[in-house]
Amino acid sequence: MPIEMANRVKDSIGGVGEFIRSQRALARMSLRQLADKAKVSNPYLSQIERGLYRPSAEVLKAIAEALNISAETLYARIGLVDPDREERRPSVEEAIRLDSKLTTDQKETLLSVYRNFAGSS
Amino acid sequence: MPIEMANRVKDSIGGVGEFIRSQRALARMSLRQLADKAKVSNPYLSQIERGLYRPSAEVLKAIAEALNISAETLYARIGLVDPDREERRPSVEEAIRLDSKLTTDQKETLLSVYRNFAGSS
DNA sequence: AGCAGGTGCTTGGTAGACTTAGCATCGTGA
DNA sequence: TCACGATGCTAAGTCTACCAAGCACCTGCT
Repeated sequence: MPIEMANRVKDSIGGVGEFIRSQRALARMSLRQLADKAKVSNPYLSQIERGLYRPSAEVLKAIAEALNISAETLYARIGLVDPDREERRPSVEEAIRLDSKLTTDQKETLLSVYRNFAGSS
Repeated sequence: MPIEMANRVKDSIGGVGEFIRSQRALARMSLRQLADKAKVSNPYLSQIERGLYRPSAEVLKAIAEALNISAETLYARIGLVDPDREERRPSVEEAIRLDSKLTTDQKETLLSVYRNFAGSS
């Protein structure tokens, strides 16, 4: 494990590790208990808590469930979910693309009309 | 990671890929365009779309942003967010009504076309 | 003393996420 | 005809998330 890398990573994700460790302490679980419950190895969990590695979202989710906290809380800590997503306005393009009642051709037609109306984007 | 979980996820890998590919087609972007915008290499995006690899949540988020769709949509696809917490789908009608780039007449036209499409299928 | 079992940490290795370089094919223009 | 640029894909390598085995330390029990 390269040291300069560890420092760079630590800056960005150290917060998650400390947070997990504090939550684990509050839940009065040992490292091994939490690791088993979250189905990760205990050395790996140790490394995560010390900020040496950046866990995948799946591992984060498993840890969150083992700790009985919401996965979104952890996601937010590493910027996986937008903090300002509640005030995000629905995009017409996205809404059209996701609509299950439209065929692909109909989507293309609507999108083309919409782009024509809206101008650029 | 637990085996049955891995399989469940693996089954849906292809689904994300196909979904991304179809969304890219609707957005009329080439593989390279989307790859550049999402800051991943184009061969890797190609492999994701063909279901060869399971992209990390960060890559998924970058792709979602490049496609102007919400990251939660993709997360839900691979089971990263709980199904009961699943966001409600953006409504085309609402999105059109809220769009600030359209005039009232244009909105009415679009809505009329949309209702015609959605109703008859 | 000496074991038994708990704590967290180190080491060494594997698999797969991700990259750079480059190939094959197509359409378009000179 | 011969580039040319754009398309998606293959090959081969690097990096790192993650695991199994085992170490060092502590506390309690006999």
